Amino acid sequence: MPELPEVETVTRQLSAVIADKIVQKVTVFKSKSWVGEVVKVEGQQIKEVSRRSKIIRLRFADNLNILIHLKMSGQLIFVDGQTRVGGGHPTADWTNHLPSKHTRVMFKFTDGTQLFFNDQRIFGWMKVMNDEEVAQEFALLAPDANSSEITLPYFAEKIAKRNVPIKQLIMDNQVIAGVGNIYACDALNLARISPLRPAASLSPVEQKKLLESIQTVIALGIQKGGATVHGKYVHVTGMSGHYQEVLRVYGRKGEPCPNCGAPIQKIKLAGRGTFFCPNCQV
DNA sequence: TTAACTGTTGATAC
DNA sequence: AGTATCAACAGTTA
Repeated sequence: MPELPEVETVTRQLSAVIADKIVQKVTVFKSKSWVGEVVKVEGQQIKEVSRRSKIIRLRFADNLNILIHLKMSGQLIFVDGQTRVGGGHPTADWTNHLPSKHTRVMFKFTDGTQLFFNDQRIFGWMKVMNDEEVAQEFALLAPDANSSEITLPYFAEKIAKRNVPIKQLIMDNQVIAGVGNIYACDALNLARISPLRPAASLSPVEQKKLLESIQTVIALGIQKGGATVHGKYVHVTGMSGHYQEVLRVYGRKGEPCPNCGAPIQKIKLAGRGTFFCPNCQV
């Protein structure tokens, strides 16, 4: 999916265009993509759009919310017929032909604007929840990677006694929330730490360097509007992000390491494609 | 053609 | 508990 920076970008853009709008009609094309009763949200006004980890929250009045997880291939595309967010025009023609065959849920607002939830792989979801259910869902998560709650003592304690490879741990939402495969690979390269290292083997200096590196790449990802890698993740306008232009190692097998110039290697770790520099990431 | 790959994360089994 | 594997799905790439 979209990892924290991508979801943060979508959340900010969405907030700018759909806050205060009133849902007129929700059309569910794929029942698996929607959990809850459509009638609960029809006629309701969106009060706030926010994000926790990789989950987007649409908050309505009266104890009503929709949580959205984009998983691997979800997109939220806002269309108002003429102008689009940021005044830009979507690069892809498909934004002019919505709903598409990948549109799973469609919102129509009372002012005639529309929001499309497209999700090729159908892993993503939208769930209608009350405030308590939202709180329960969020309580399962560690603090967000870009939150001040992730302190060095917290991080060090979380990874101290674990034998799993460090990359696996920094992608664990119960350890630090929002870091996925792309930013995990890049953070480890920036910290010059091998993804294979058992978490407990990191020295205090390495723990500090890794946490700072995670915070750095996540912040850069947000600043760049997220990474559009295989045309999957896009902004609510259909436009691409820019982090893919500054990727350190992710997807760059054979290319020179930004630290030392040695060729980047790709391995499989815990079932996930993992890019790193075997020369300087030790 | 077939197999393996893909940005997530849950359920399951040891 | 901590860890490893697989499944959910559809499409692309080797």
